[in-house]
Amino acid sequence: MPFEPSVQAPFAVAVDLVVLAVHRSALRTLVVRRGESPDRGRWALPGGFVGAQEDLEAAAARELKEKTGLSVHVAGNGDGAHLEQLATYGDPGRDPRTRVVSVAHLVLVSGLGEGQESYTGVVRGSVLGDVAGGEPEVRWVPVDELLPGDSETHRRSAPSLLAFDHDRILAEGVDRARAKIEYSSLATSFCPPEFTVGELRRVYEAVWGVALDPRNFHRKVTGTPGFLVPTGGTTSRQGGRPAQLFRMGGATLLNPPMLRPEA
Amino acid sequence: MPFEPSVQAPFAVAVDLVVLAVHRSALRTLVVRRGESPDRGRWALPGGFVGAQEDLEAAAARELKEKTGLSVHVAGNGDGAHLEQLATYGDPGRDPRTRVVSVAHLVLVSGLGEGQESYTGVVRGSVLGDVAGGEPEVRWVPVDELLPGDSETHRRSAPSLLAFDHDRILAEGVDRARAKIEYSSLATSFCPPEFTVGELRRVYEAVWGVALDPRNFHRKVTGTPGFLVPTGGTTSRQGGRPAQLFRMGGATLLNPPMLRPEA
DNA sequence: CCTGTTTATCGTCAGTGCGACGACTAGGAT
DNA sequence: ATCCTAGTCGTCGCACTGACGATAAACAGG
Repeated sequence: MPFEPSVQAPFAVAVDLVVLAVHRSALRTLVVRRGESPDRGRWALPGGFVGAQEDLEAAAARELKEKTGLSVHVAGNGDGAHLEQLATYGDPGRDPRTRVVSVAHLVLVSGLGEGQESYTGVVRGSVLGDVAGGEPEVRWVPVDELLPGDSETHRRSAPSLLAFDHDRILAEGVDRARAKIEYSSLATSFCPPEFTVGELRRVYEAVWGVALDPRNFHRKVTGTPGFLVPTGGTTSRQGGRPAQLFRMGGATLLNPPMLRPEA
Repeated sequence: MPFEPSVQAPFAVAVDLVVLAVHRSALRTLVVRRGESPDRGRWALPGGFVGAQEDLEAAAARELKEKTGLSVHVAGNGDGAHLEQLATYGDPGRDPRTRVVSVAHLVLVSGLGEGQESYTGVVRGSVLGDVAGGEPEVRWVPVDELLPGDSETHRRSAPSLLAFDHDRILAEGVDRARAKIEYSSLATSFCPPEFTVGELRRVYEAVWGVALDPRNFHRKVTGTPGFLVPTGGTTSRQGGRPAQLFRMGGATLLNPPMLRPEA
Protein backbone atom coordinates (compact mmCIF):
# COMPACT_ATOMS: atom_id res chain seq x y z
CA MET A 1 0.00 0.00 0.00
CA PRO A 2 2.64 2.52 0.87
CA PHE A 3 4.17 4.42 -2.00
CA GLU A 4 3.19 3.43 -5.48
CA PRO A 5 4.70 6.06 -7.71
CA SER A 6 2.85 4.55 -10.65
CA VAL A 7 -0.51 5.81 -9.45
CA GLN A 8 0.64 9.38 -9.06
CA ALA A 9 -1.57 12.04 -10.49
CA PRO A 10 -0.23 15.12 -12.26
CA PHE A 11 -0.07 17.68 -9.48
CA ALA A 12 1.04 21.25 -9.75
CA VAL A 13 2.59 22.71 -6.61
CA ALA A 14 2.39 26.42 -5.92
CA VAL A 15 3.11 28.84 -3.13
CA ASP A 16 0.75 31.59 -2.04
CA LEU A 17 1.77 34.49 0.13
CA VAL A 18 -0.08 36.26 2.88
CA VAL A 19 2.06 39.38 3.18
CA LEU A 20 1.10 41.53 6.14
CA ALA A 21 2.18 44.99 7.21
CA VAL A 22 0.92 47.65 9.55
CA HIS A 23 0.37 51.03 7.96
CA ARG A 24 -1.72 53.95 9.14
CA SER A 25 -3.03 52.04 12.15
CA ALA A 26 -4.34 49.27 9.94
CA LEU A 27 -3.23 45.74 9.34
CA ARG A 28 -2.87 45.44 5.59
CA THR A 29 -2.22 42.65 3.17
CA LEU A 30 -0.71 42.64 -0.27
CA VAL A 31 -2.94 41.72 -3.18
CA VAL A 32 -2.23 41.60 -6.89
CA ARG A 33 -4.59 41.96 -9.81
CA ARG A 34 -4.78 38.72 -11.74
CA GLY A 35 -3.89 39.00 -15.41
CA GLU A 36 -4.35 35.36 -16.33
CA SER A 37 -7.19 33.12 -17.28
CA PRO A 38 -9.07 32.04 -14.15
CA ASP A 39 -10.47 34.97 -12.23
CA ARG A 40 -8.79 37.40 -14.57
CA GLY A 41 -8.97 40.95 -13.23
CA ARG A 42 -9.77 39.77 -9.74
CA TRP A 43 -7.59 40.49 -6.74
CA ALA A 44 -5.57 37.59 -5.38
CA LEU A 45 -2.75 36.82 -3.03
CA PRO A 46 0.66 36.89 -4.66
CA GLY A 47 1.90 33.45 -5.56
CA GLY A 48 3.20 31.19 -8.25
CA PHE A 49 4.39 27.75 -9.11
CA VAL A 50 7.33 26.05 -7.47
CA GLY A 51 10.31 25.33 -9.67
CA ALA A 52 11.36 21.79 -10.44
CA GLN A 53 14.42 21.91 -8.20
CA GLU A 54 13.26 24.66 -5.90
CA ASP A 55 12.66 24.41 -2.19
CA LEU A 56 9.25 25.55 -0.96
CA GLU A 57 10.65 28.36 1.16
CA ALA A 58 12.92 29.41 -1.67
CA ALA A 59 9.95 29.60 -3.98
CA ALA A 60 8.08 31.73 -1.48
CA ALA A 61 11.06 34.02 -1.05
CA ARG A 62 11.47 34.31 -4.81
CA GLU A 63 7.83 35.20 -5.31
CA LEU A 64 8.06 37.79 -2.59
CA LYS A 65 11.10 39.29 -4.19
CA GLU A 66 9.47 39.40 -7.59
CA LYS A 67 6.28 40.99 -6.32
CA THR A 68 7.61 43.34 -3.67
CA GLY A 69 11.35 43.58 -4.02
CA LEU A 70 11.62 42.44 -0.44
CA SER A 71 14.18 39.91 0.69
CA VAL A 72 13.64 37.65 3.63
CA HIS A 73 15.99 36.23 6.14
CA VAL A 74 14.39 32.91 6.83
CA ALA A 75 14.73 31.90 10.46
CA GLY A 76 16.22 34.89 12.17
CA ASN A 77 15.29 38.45 11.57
CA GLY A 78 17.72 40.80 9.99
CA ASP A 79 16.39 43.78 8.15
CA GLY A 80 14.44 41.40 5.98
CA ALA A 81 10.96 40.16 6.56
CA HIS A 82 9.77 37.21 8.56
CA LEU A 83 8.65 34.20 6.54
CA GLU A 84 7.04 31.02 7.75
CA GLN A 85 4.92 28.30 6.30
CA LEU A 86 1.22 28.56 7.00
CA ALA A 87 -0.72 25.62 5.67
CA THR A 88 -1.36 23.72 2.47
CA TYR A 89 -4.54 23.83 0.44
CA GLY A 90 -5.25 21.06 -1.97
CA ASP A 91 -8.96 20.67 -2.55
CA PRO A 92 -9.53 19.17 -5.96
CA GLY A 93 -11.21 21.91 -7.90
CA ARG A 94 -9.81 24.86 -6.00
CA ASP A 95 -8.19 25.77 -9.30
CA PRO A 96 -10.30 25.08 -12.38
CA ARG A 97 -7.27 24.45 -14.58
CA THR A 98 -5.52 21.49 -13.01
CA ARG A 99 -5.02 19.97 -9.65
CA VAL A 100 -3.03 22.61 -7.78
CA VAL A 101 -1.72 22.05 -4.30
CA SER A 102 -0.73 25.36 -2.82
CA VAL A 103 1.55 25.84 0.14
CA ALA A 104 0.60 29.09 1.81
CA HIS A 105 3.22 31.17 3.56
CA LEU A 106 2.98 34.04 5.98
CA VAL A 107 5.24 37.06 5.53
CA LEU A 108 5.48 39.95 7.95
CA VAL A 109 7.16 43.10 6.71
CA SER A 110 8.11 46.20 8.57
CA GLY A 111 5.84 48.82 7.08
CA LEU A 112 5.44 51.07 10.03
CA GLY A 113 6.46 54.64 9.52
CA GLU A 114 2.94 55.64 10.47
CA GLY A 115 3.96 59.12 9.37
CA GLN A 116 1.30 59.37 6.74
CA GLU A 117 2.49 59.23 3.15
CA SER A 118 6.09 59.68 4.15
CA TYR A 119 6.79 56.00 3.94
CA THR A 120 8.45 54.96 0.71
CA GLY A 121 7.07 51.55 0.62
CA VAL A 122 8.13 48.00 0.33
CA VAL A 123 6.53 47.56 -3.04
CA ARG A 124 9.01 48.67 -5.64
CA GLY A 125 8.09 51.86 -7.34
CA SER A 126 5.02 52.37 -5.24
CA VAL A 127 4.01 53.72 -1.90
CA LEU A 128 2.46 51.54 0.73
CA GLY A 129 -1.26 51.91 0.27
CA ASP A 130 -1.11 53.02 -3.32
CA VAL A 131 -1.30 51.31 -6.63
CA ALA A 132 1.79 50.27 -8.54
CA GLY A 133 2.81 51.74 -11.85
CA GLY A 134 3.83 49.75 -14.88
CA GLU A 135 4.34 46.51 -13.00
CA PRO A 136 1.51 44.12 -12.25
CA GLU A 137 -1.10 46.01 -10.31
CA VAL A 138 -0.47 45.69 -6.61
CA ARG A 139 -2.28 47.06 -3.56
CA TRP A 140 -2.06 47.08 0.21
CA VAL A 141 -5.58 46.53 1.47
CA PRO A 142 -6.71 46.70 5.09
CA VAL A 143 -7.64 43.17 6.05
CA ASP A 144 -10.89 44.46 7.54
CA GLU A 145 -12.08 45.16 4.03
CA LEU A 146 -11.39 41.60 2.93
CA LEU A 147 -12.38 39.59 5.97
CA PRO A 148 -16.13 39.41 6.63
CA GLY A 149 -17.19 38.89 10.24
CA ASP A 150 -13.82 40.08 11.32
CA SER A 151 -15.01 43.08 13.26
CA GLU A 152 -17.04 46.11 12.29
CA THR A 153 -18.21 47.51 8.96
CA HIS A 154 -21.17 45.83 7.34
CA ARG A 155 -21.96 42.20 7.79
CA ARG A 156 -21.41 40.19 4.64
CA SER A 157 -21.78 36.45 4.64
CA ALA A 158 -19.20 35.33 2.09
CA PRO A 159 -18.76 37.70 -0.80
CA SER A 160 -15.40 36.13 -1.62
CA LEU A 161 -13.50 39.22 -2.58
CA LEU A 162 -10.41 37.33 -3.58
CA ALA A 163 -9.77 34.73 -6.26
CA PHE A 164 -9.74 31.00 -5.60
CA ASP A 165 -9.84 30.15 -1.90
CA HIS A 166 -7.63 33.08 -1.03
CA ASP A 167 -10.19 34.52 1.39
CA ARG A 168 -9.75 31.51 3.57
CA ILE A 169 -5.98 31.53 3.25
CA LEU A 170 -5.86 35.18 4.21
CA ALA A 171 -8.14 34.58 7.17
CA GLU A 172 -5.96 31.80 8.48
CA GLY A 173 -2.84 33.85 7.94
CA VAL A 174 -4.26 36.75 9.89
CA ASP A 175 -5.39 34.40 12.64
CA ARG A 176 -1.89 32.98 12.83
CA ALA A 177 -0.29 36.40 13.08
CA ARG A 178 -2.77 37.49 15.73
CA ALA A 179 -2.17 34.41 17.78
CA LYS A 180 1.57 34.39 17.41
CA ILE A 181 2.31 37.91 18.59
CA GLU A 182 0.72 36.87 21.86
CA TYR A 183 3.55 34.62 22.91
CA SER A 184 6.45 35.59 20.68
CA SER A 185 8.45 38.60 19.68
CA LEU A 186 7.01 38.37 16.19
CA ALA A 187 5.32 41.75 16.41
CA THR A 188 8.74 43.36 16.09
CA SER A 189 8.82 42.05 12.52
CA PHE A 190 6.31 44.76 11.74
CA CYS A 191 8.66 47.39 13.15
CA PRO A 192 11.83 48.96 11.78
CA PRO A 193 15.09 47.78 13.36
CA GLU A 194 14.82 50.46 16.01
CA PHE A 195 11.46 51.34 17.42
CA THR A 196 9.76 52.80 20.46
CA VAL A 197 7.47 51.09 22.91
CA GLY A 198 4.63 53.15 21.56
CA GLU A 199 5.25 52.03 18.01
CA LEU A 200 5.28 48.44 19.12
CA ARG A 201 2.06 48.99 20.99
CA ARG A 202 0.41 50.48 17.92
CA VAL A 203 1.38 47.34 16.04
CA TYR A 204 -0.41 45.18 18.57
CA GLU A 205 -3.39 47.49 18.47
CA ALA A 206 -3.56 47.38 14.68
CA VAL A 207 -3.15 43.63 14.42
CA TRP A 208 -5.64 42.85 17.15
CA GLY A 209 -7.93 45.75 16.44
CA VAL A 210 -8.14 46.75 20.07
CA ALA A 211 -6.86 49.52 22.30
CA LEU A 212 -4.21 48.70 24.85
CA ASP A 213 -3.34 50.59 27.99
CA PRO A 214 -0.04 52.34 27.26
CA ARG A 215 1.13 52.06 30.86
CA ASN A 216 0.48 48.38 31.29
CA PHE A 217 1.88 47.66 27.87
CA HIS A 218 5.02 49.56 28.70
CA ARG A 219 5.42 47.68 31.96
CA LYS A 220 4.92 44.35 30.23
CA VAL A 221 7.38 44.72 27.36
CA THR A 222 10.09 46.50 29.31
CA GLY A 223 9.68 44.15 32.24
CA THR A 224 10.21 40.97 30.26
CA PRO A 225 13.94 40.25 30.42
CA GLY A 226 15.65 39.87 27.06
CA PHE A 227 12.66 41.03 25.06
CA LEU A 228 13.67 44.60 24.33
CA VAL A 229 17.18 46.07 24.35
CA PRO A 230 17.55 49.83 24.67
CA THR A 231 19.80 51.15 21.95
CA GLY A 232 20.95 54.02 24.11
CA GLY A 233 19.84 56.40 21.43
CA THR A 234 17.07 57.60 23.60
CA THR A 235 15.17 59.82 21.26
CA SER A 236 12.74 59.90 18.39
CA ARG A 237 9.73 61.90 17.45
CA GLN A 238 6.15 60.82 17.16
CA GLY A 239 4.29 63.64 18.77
CA GLY A 240 4.74 64.17 22.46
CA ARG A 241 7.59 63.46 24.77
CA PRO A 242 10.55 61.74 23.10
CA ALA A 243 10.69 58.03 23.65
CA GLN A 244 13.45 55.55 24.19
CA LEU A 245 14.54 53.50 21.21
CA PHE A 246 14.74 49.75 21.44
CA ARG A 247 15.93 46.84 19.38
CA MET A 248 14.59 43.30 19.55
CA GLY A 249 16.31 41.28 22.24
CA GLY A 250 17.39 37.67 22.14
CA ALA A 251 14.18 36.34 23.66
CA THR A 252 11.91 35.09 20.90
CA LEU A 253 9.35 33.67 23.29
CA LEU A 254 7.21 35.85 25.48
CA ASN A 255 6.42 34.14 28.74
CA PRO A 256 3.96 34.80 30.21
CA PRO A 257 2.30 35.86 26.99
CA MET A 258 0.89 39.22 26.11
CA LEU A 259 -2.81 38.98 26.89
CA ARG A 260 -5.26 39.88 24.21
CA PRO A 261 -8.32 41.71 25.57
CA GLU A 262 -11.90 40.72 24.86
CA ALA A 263 -13.77 37.85 26.46
CA MET B 1 4.82 36.16 -13.83
CA PRO B 2 1.96 34.69 -11.90
CA PHE B 3 0.80 31.28 -12.91
CA GLU B 4 2.43 29.72 -15.90
CA PRO B 5 1.14 26.18 -16.00
CA SER B 6 3.53 25.45 -18.79
CA VAL B 7 6.58 25.50 -16.55
CA GLN B 8 5.16 23.06 -14.04
CA ALA B 9 7.40 20.28 -12.88
CA PRO B 10 6.19 16.74 -12.28
CA PHE B 11 5.41 16.70 -8.59
CA ALA B 12 4.12 13.84 -6.54
CA VAL B 13 2.01 14.80 -3.54
CA ALA B 14 1.86 12.57 -0.49
CA VAL B 15 0.54 12.65 3.04
CA ASP B 16 2.52 11.51 6.07
CA LEU B 17 0.97 10.82 9.44
CA VAL B 18 2.25 11.49 12.92
CA VAL B 19 -0.11 9.29 14.90
CA LEU B 20 0.22 9.76 18.64
CA ALA B 21 -1.24 7.88 21.56
CA VAL B 22 -0.55 7.58 25.26
CA HIS B 23 0.00 4.05 26.48
CA ARG B 24 1.66 2.83 29.63
CA SER B 25 2.62 6.31 30.72
CA ALA B 26 4.44 6.95 27.48
CA LEU B 27 3.69 9.08 24.48
CA ARG B 28 3.96 6.76 21.51
CA THR B 29 3.89 7.13 17.78
CA LEU B 30 2.92 4.72 15.07
CA VAL B 31 5.66 3.55 12.70
CA VAL B 32 5.55 1.09 9.85
CA ARG B 33 8.31 -1.02 8.33
CA ARG B 34 9.01 0.06 4.81
CA GLY B 35 8.68 -2.67 2.21
CA GLU B 36 9.55 -0.60 -0.83
CA SER B 37 12.66 0.58 -2.56
CA PRO B 38 14.08 3.59 -0.76
CA ASP B 39 14.96 2.84 2.84
CA ARG B 40 13.49 -0.63 2.53
CA GLY B 41 13.23 -2.33 5.91
CA ARG B 42 13.55 0.94 7.75
CA TRP B 43 10.87 2.32 10.06
CA ALA B 44 8.88 5.23 8.75
CA LEU B 45 5.78 7.23 9.47
CA PRO B 46 2.67 5.87 7.79
CA GLY B 47 1.81 7.70 4.62
CA GLY B 48 1.10 7.46 0.96
CA PHE B 49 0.31 9.32 -2.20
CA VAL B 50 -2.73 11.48 -2.65
CA GLY B 51 -5.28 10.33 -5.19
CA ALA B 52 -5.96 12.33 -8.32
CA GLN B 53 -9.34 13.57 -7.12
CA GLU B 54 -8.73 13.20 -3.42
CA ASP B 55 -8.71 15.95 -0.82
CA LEU B 56 -5.62 16.15 1.37
CA GLU B 57 -7.52 15.44 4.57
CA ALA B 58 -9.37 12.62 2.90
CA ALA B 59 -6.09 11.09 1.86
CA ALA B 60 -4.79 11.35 5.40
CA ALA B 61 -7.96 9.78 6.78
CA ARG B 62 -7.77 7.00 4.23
CA GLU B 63 -4.17 6.23 5.06
CA LEU B 64 -5.01 6.17 8.73
CA LYS B 65 -7.88 3.80 8.09
CA GLU B 66 -5.71 1.52 6.00
CA LYS B 67 -2.89 1.41 8.51
CA THR B 68 -4.80 1.41 11.79
CA GLY B 69 -8.46 0.79 11.10
CA LEU B 70 -9.20 4.04 12.85
CA SER B 71 -11.70 6.50 11.51
CA VAL B 72 -11.48 10.19 12.18
CA HIS B 73 -14.10 12.80 12.64
CA VAL B 74 -12.41 15.80 11.16
CA ALA B 75 -13.23 18.97 13.00
CA GLY B 76 -15.17 17.88 16.01
CA ASN B 77 -14.42 14.92 18.20
CA GLY B 78 -16.74 11.99 18.21
CA ASP B 79 -15.34 8.65 19.16
CA GLY B 80 -12.91 9.01 16.29
CA ALA B 81 -9.48 10.49 16.40
CA HIS B 82 -8.41 14.07 16.05
CA LEU B 83 -6.79 14.97 12.74
CA GLU B 84 -5.17 18.21 11.72
CA GLN B 85 -2.68 19.35 9.17
CA LEU B 86 0.84 19.86 10.43
CA ALA B 87 3.16 21.21 7.78
CA THR B 88 4.40 20.48 4.31
CA TYR B 89 7.84 19.21 3.42
CA GLY B 90 9.10 19.66 -0.07
CA ASP B 91 12.87 19.79 -0.16
CA PRO B 92 14.10 18.60 -3.53
CA GLY B 93 15.86 15.36 -2.79
CA ARG B 94 13.97 14.41 0.32
CA ASP B 95 12.85 11.41 -1.67
CA PRO B 96 15.47 9.95 -4.02
CA ARG B 97 12.88 8.75 -6.52
CA THR B 98 11.10 11.88 -7.67
CA ARG B 99 10.16 15.24 -6.35
CA VAL B 100 7.74 14.43 -3.56
CA VAL B 101 5.92 17.11 -1.64
CA SER B 102 4.51 15.62 1.51
CA VAL B 103 1.77 17.17 3.60
CA ALA B 104 2.24 15.97 7.16
CA HIS B 105 -0.76 15.48 9.42
CA LEU B 106 -1.10 15.03 13.14
CA VAL B 107 -3.44 12.39 14.50
CA LEU B 108 -4.26 11.89 18.15
CA VAL B 109 -5.94 8.64 19.12
CA SER B 110 -7.38 7.57 22.41
CA GLY B 111 -5.11 4.78 23.49
CA LEU B 112 -5.30 5.13 27.20
CA GLY B 113 -6.52 2.09 29.07
CA GLU B 114 -3.32 2.23 31.05
CA GLY B 115 -4.39 -1.14 32.45
CA GLN B 116 -1.35 -2.93 31.14
CA GLU B 117 -1.95 -5.34 28.28
CA SER B 118 -5.70 -5.16 28.68
CA TYR B 119 -6.05 -2.66 25.89
CA THR B 120 -7.16 -4.17 22.62
CA GLY B 121 -5.45 -1.72 20.44
CA VAL B 122 -6.23 0.64 17.69
CA VAL B 123 -4.07 -1.22 15.23
CA ARG B 124 -6.19 -3.91 13.69
CA GLY B 125 -5.22 -7.36 14.77
CA SER B 126 -2.57 -6.10 17.12
CA VAL B 127 -2.25 -4.77 20.60
CA LEU B 128 -0.98 -1.30 21.28
CA GLY B 129 2.71 -1.69 21.81
CA ASP B 130 3.02 -4.95 19.95
CA VAL B 131 3.85 -5.91 16.43
CA ALA B 132 1.18 -6.56 13.85
CA GLY B 133 0.56 -9.94 12.32
CA GLY B 134 0.26 -10.61 8.63
CA GLU B 135 -0.31 -7.00 7.68
CA PRO B 136 2.53 -4.58 7.07
CA GLU B 137 4.68 -4.52 10.17
CA VAL B 138 3.48 -1.81 12.53
CA ARG B 139 4.71 -0.67 15.94
CA TRP B 140 3.89 1.85 18.63
CA VAL B 141 7.20 3.31 19.73
CA PRO B 142 7.73 5.71 22.64
CA VAL B 143 8.73 8.98 21.09
CA ASP B 144 11.62 9.24 23.55
CA GLU B 145 13.29 6.41 21.68
CA LEU B 146 13.02 8.25 18.37
CA LEU B 147 13.66 11.84 19.35
CA PRO B 148 17.25 12.67 20.29
CA GLY B 149 17.74 15.53 22.73
CA ASP B 150 14.17 15.17 23.78
CA SER B 151 14.87 14.27 27.36
CA GLU B 152 16.78 11.47 29.03
CA THR B 153 18.35 8.25 27.78
CA HIS B 154 21.62 8.56 25.91
CA ARG B 155 22.56 11.59 23.97
CA ARG B 156 22.67 10.94 20.26
CA SER B 157 23.30 13.74 17.82
CA ALA B 158 21.26 12.75 14.78
CA PRO B 159 21.11 9.01 14.22
CA SER B 160 18.05 9.42 12.03
CA LEU B 161 16.13 6.40 13.14
CA LEU B 162 13.36 6.93 10.64
CA ALA B 163 13.34 6.99 6.86
CA PHE B 164 13.46 10.17 4.79
CA ASP B 165 13.01 13.30 6.89
CA HIS B 166 10.50 11.62 9.14
CA ASP B 167 12.56 12.35 12.26
CA ARG B 168 11.98 16.00 11.73
CA ILE B 169 8.31 15.56 10.92
CA LEU B 170 7.81 13.52 14.06
CA ALA B 171 9.62 16.10 16.15
CA GLU B 172 7.46 18.89 14.86
CA GLY B 173 4.32 16.82 15.36
CA VAL B 174 5.23 16.11 18.95
CA ASP B 175 6.07 19.76 19.52
CA ARG B 176 2.70 20.74 18.15
CA ALA B 177 0.86 18.31 20.38
CA ARG B 178 2.80 19.43 23.42
CA ALA B 179 2.10 23.07 22.71
CA LYS B 180 -1.53 22.61 21.84
CA ILE B 181 -2.66 20.79 24.95
CA GLU B 182 -1.53 23.85 26.87
CA TYR B 183 -4.32 26.05 25.66
CA SER B 184 -6.92 23.68 24.25
CA SER B 185 -8.93 20.67 25.23
CA LEU B 186 -6.96 18.57 22.79
CA ALA B 187 -5.56 16.32 25.50
CA THR B 188 -8.98 14.74 25.80
CA SER B 189 -8.41 13.27 22.34
CA PHE B 190 -6.00 10.89 24.02
CA CYS B 191 -8.72 9.78 26.42
CA PRO B 192 -11.76 7.54 25.97
CA PRO B 193 -15.14 9.29 25.77
CA GLU B 194 -15.47 9.13 29.53
CA PHE B 195 -12.44 9.61 31.71
CA THR B 196 -11.35 10.69 35.15
CA VAL B 197 -9.35 13.72 36.12
CA GLY B 198 -6.47 11.44 37.01
CA GLU B 199 -6.45 9.83 33.60
CA LEU B 200 -6.41 13.23 31.96
CA ARG B 201 -3.56 14.27 34.22
CA ARG B 202 -1.56 11.20 33.27
CA VAL B 203 -2.02 12.19 29.64
CA TYR B 204 -0.49 15.57 30.30
CA GLU B 205 2.32 13.96 32.26
CA ALA B 206 3.08 11.50 29.49
CA VAL B 207 2.96 14.06 26.70
CA TRP B 208 5.05 16.62 28.54
CA GLY B 209 7.23 14.12 30.36
CA VAL B 210 6.81 15.86 33.68
CA ALA B 211 5.01 15.26 36.96
CA LEU B 212 2.05 17.46 37.80
CA ASP B 213 0.56 18.13 41.19
CA PRO B 214 -2.71 16.16 41.33
CA ARG B 215 -4.40 18.72 43.54
CA ASN B 216 -3.55 21.77 41.49
CA PHE B 217 -4.35 19.92 38.29
CA HIS B 218 -7.71 18.90 39.66
CA ARG B 219 -8.48 22.45 40.68
CA LYS B 220 -7.49 23.77 37.27
CA VAL B 221 -9.48 21.42 35.06
CA THR B 222 -12.59 21.29 37.22
CA GLY B 223 -12.47 25.01 37.82
CA THR B 224 -12.47 26.00 34.17
CA PRO B 225 -16.12 26.42 33.19
CA GLY B 226 -17.25 24.33 30.24
CA PHE B 227 -14.09 22.30 30.06
CA LEU B 228 -15.22 19.11 31.77
CA VAL B 229 -18.77 17.86 32.21
CA PRO B 230 -19.46 15.28 34.92
CA THR B 231 -21.33 12.35 33.47
CA GLY B 232 -23.02 11.62 36.77
CA GLY B 233 -21.67 8.12 36.62
CA THR B 234 -19.35 8.80 39.46
CA THR B 235 -17.25 5.67 39.50
CA SER B 236 -14.35 3.86 37.90
CA ARG B 237 -11.37 1.91 39.06
CA GLN B 238 -7.73 2.76 38.73
CA GLY B 239 -6.34 1.88 42.11
CA GLY B 240 -7.46 3.98 45.02
CA ARG B 241 -10.60 5.85 45.76
CA PRO B 242 -13.13 5.85 42.91
CA ALA B 243 -13.12 8.95 40.79
CA GLN B 244 -15.75 10.98 39.07
CA LEU B 245 -16.22 10.41 35.36
CA PHE B 246 -16.18 13.33 32.96
CA ARG B 247 -16.83 14.01 29.34
CA MET B 248 -15.29 16.79 27.30
CA GLY B 249 -17.28 20.02 27.59
CA GLY B 250 -18.05 22.52 24.91
CA ALA B 251 -15.06 24.70 25.63
CA THR B 252 -12.28 23.89 23.20
CA LEU B 253 -10.04 26.69 24.38
CA LEU B 254 -8.42 26.70 27.78
CA ASN B 255 -8.04 30.21 29.10
CA PRO B 256 -5.90 30.84 31.00
CA PRO B 257 -3.82 27.97 29.63
CA MET B 258 -2.53 24.99 31.50
CA LEU B 259 1.01 25.90 32.48
CA ARG B 260 3.78 23.54 31.54
CA PRO B 261 6.46 23.30 34.26
CA GLU B 262 10.19 23.70 33.66
CA ALA B 263 11.96 27.01 33.27
C1' DC C 1 -11.56 -5.78 62.10
C1' DC C 2 -7.55 -2.95 61.87
C1' DT C 3 -3.75 -0.98 59.27
C1' DG C 4 -1.16 0.51 55.50
C1' DT C 5 -1.32 1.92 50.63
C1' DT C 6 -3.19 4.22 46.83
C1' DT C 7 -5.79 7.63 44.48
C1' DA C 8 -9.26 11.32 44.70
C1' DT C 9 -10.78 15.70 46.37
C1' DC C 10 -11.08 19.83 49.35
C1' DG C 11 -8.59 23.73 51.58
C1' DT C 12 -5.09 27.17 52.88
C1' DC C 13 -1.54 30.56 52.10
C1' DA C 14 1.83 33.32 49.98
C1' DG C 15 3.76 35.16 45.67
C1' DT C 16 3.21 36.73 40.79
C1' DG C 17 1.18 39.15 37.20
C1' DC C 18 -2.49 41.84 35.28
C1' DG C 19 -6.25 45.50 34.78
C1' DA C 20 -7.58 49.99 36.26
C1' DC C 21 -6.07 54.23 36.93
C1' DG C 22 -3.48 58.38 39.12
C1' DA C 23 0.62 61.21 38.60
C1' DC C 24 4.51 63.20 36.60
C1' DT C 25 7.72 64.27 32.55
C1' DA C 26 9.27 66.31 28.27
C1' DG C 27 8.75 67.90 23.98
C1' DG C 28 5.77 70.85 20.26
C1' DA C 29 2.06 74.13 19.15
C1' DT C 30 -0.61 78.41 20.19
C1' DA D 1 2.99 80.70 29.85
C1' DT D 2 -0.55 77.28 28.64
C1' DC D 3 -2.43 73.42 26.40
C1' DC D 4 -1.78 69.13 24.07
C1' DT D 5 0.33 64.87 23.27
C1' DA D 6 2.83 60.91 24.18
C1' DG D 7 6.06 58.51 27.41
C1' DT D 8 7.16 56.63 31.92
C1' DC D 9 6.70 55.47 36.91
C1' DG D 10 3.70 53.90 40.80
C1' DT D 11 -0.12 51.96 43.48
C1' DC D 12 -4.05 49.00 44.57
C1' DG D 13 -6.99 45.02 44.28
C1' DC D 14 -7.97 40.77 42.11
C1' DA D 15 -7.22 36.29 39.83
C1' DC D 16 -4.44 32.58 39.40
C1' DT D 17 -0.64 29.53 40.49
C1' DG D 18 2.62 26.59 43.19
C1' DA D 19 3.54 24.32 47.46
C1' DC D 20 1.55 21.54 50.52
C1' DG D 21 -1.62 19.87 54.55
C1' DA D 22 -5.80 17.16 55.39
C1' DT D 23 -9.61 14.18 54.58
C1' DA D 24 -12.18 10.48 51.91
C1' DA D 25 -12.91 6.12 49.81
C1' DA D 26 -11.52 2.07 47.92
C1' DC D 27 -8.30 -2.32 48.30
C1' DA D 28 -4.62 -5.72 50.24
C1' DG D 29 -2.97 -8.21 54.12
C1' DG D 30 -2.55 -9.72 58.65
